[in-house]
Amino acid sequence: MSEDTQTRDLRERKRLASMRRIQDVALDLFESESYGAVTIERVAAAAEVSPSSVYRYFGTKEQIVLWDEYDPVWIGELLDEISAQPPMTALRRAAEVLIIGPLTTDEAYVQRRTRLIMEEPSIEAASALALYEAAELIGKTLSEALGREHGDLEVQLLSHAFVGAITGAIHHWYESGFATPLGVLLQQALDALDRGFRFAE
Amino acid sequence: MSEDTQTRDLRERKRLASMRRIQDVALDLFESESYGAVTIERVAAAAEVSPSSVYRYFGTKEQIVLWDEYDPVWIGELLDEISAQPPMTALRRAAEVLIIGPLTTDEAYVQRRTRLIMEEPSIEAASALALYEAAELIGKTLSEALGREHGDLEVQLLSHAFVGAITGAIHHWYESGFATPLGVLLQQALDALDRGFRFAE
DNA sequence: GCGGTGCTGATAGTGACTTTCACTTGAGGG
DNA sequence: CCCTCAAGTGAAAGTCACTATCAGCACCGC
Repeated sequence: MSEDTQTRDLRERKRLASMRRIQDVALDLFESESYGAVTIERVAAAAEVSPSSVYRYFGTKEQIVLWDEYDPVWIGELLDEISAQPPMTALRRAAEVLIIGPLTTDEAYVQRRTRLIMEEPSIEAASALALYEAAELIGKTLSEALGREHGDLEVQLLSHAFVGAITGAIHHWYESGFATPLGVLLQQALDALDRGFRFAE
Repeated sequence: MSEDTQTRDLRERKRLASMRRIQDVALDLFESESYGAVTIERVAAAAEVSPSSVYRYFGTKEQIVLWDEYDPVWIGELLDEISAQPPMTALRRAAEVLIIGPLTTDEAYVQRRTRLIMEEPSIEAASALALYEAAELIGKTLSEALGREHGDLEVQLLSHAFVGAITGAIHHWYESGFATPLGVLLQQALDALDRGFRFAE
């Protein structure tokens, strides 16, 4: 039984290693040529696996770029924060999680992936859907924590604004050529969210 | 010259008629079987056009469902409102546009398209991207109207929250089985947006 | 009639993605 | 040491969205 676990862990490690290697060589190829010009077959060949394996691991071509080993981790932490605190406090704390979370891996690597996402509509679409679903998940967690009905409009609004804020910050980051530190931008975005948009008109 | 315009108008009408017919038969097929099970070729055959024409008109399979003849019209009106008024007033007025706008066509027809979008991930992804881009467009217009720098975070936040609010309302509408009138939901969503999210915690 | 102009449909690709199946690998039990 | 069972890998064939090209063809002004 403990051996069972070891086996599973071993397999898990090998799987992760393969996925990292595939993503690595894929990013190189996508950058040196272009996303559209590189076929899965060539990615597979370069990573020394079969095309079948690439599909088994990632499912779609876009996911090769979008996949992030640490996403489940920090999304989990974020949801924990949300269900444990009143919403605005939770969002403040979530700020901290979000500033640390997405950059656990090599920052330069995240930048390369971000650039590809922003420049390739099909990846951007997949990313937009993922973000939309993240907003829905946050909304669900939030309305449970607040004891509101599922899909409460105010909660929905807040969750989408929250995700919009993060998206905005990342977009900003990309357009500044990654000059402004992402942490600062996330901080600002969440400040604005916390403040609400009472515009001086 | 006036004949030129007439010719263009004639072609435009024929084009629109074809697009409507294709969308019509496509919705029928997608509903009676499923989106995935129906090929473009069969849609084309049912609409008595060539597959090439379907691609010329819609570009992608998802667009057959997403395309709305009146989208450009009410998006234009919305942007006009935004650039003409202070932001919060504009959003109030936009409410009116949005309540009338999306339902100029047959409401039942919009419901059918909405159901397909919600139930088919690939269409949902395309829709999410379109909404994201709409948010960016609104943000651009808004920051110009306010004389802020392009990509001002507060503005970005507001635009994404605005689109999130509308998305939330539509989502709500769908999940209520289209029981609650969309107008009421949009009203509520925009009220919440106008109020800002000062939660009673 | 005659020469455009712009739309249509037919044909022949390409490549993402799926399904199936035969093979390997590695652990555990006799 | 062999057998077996589990899970993963790769090879092969097929489907279908989507692209590019090109030959008609209608409709216009001349």
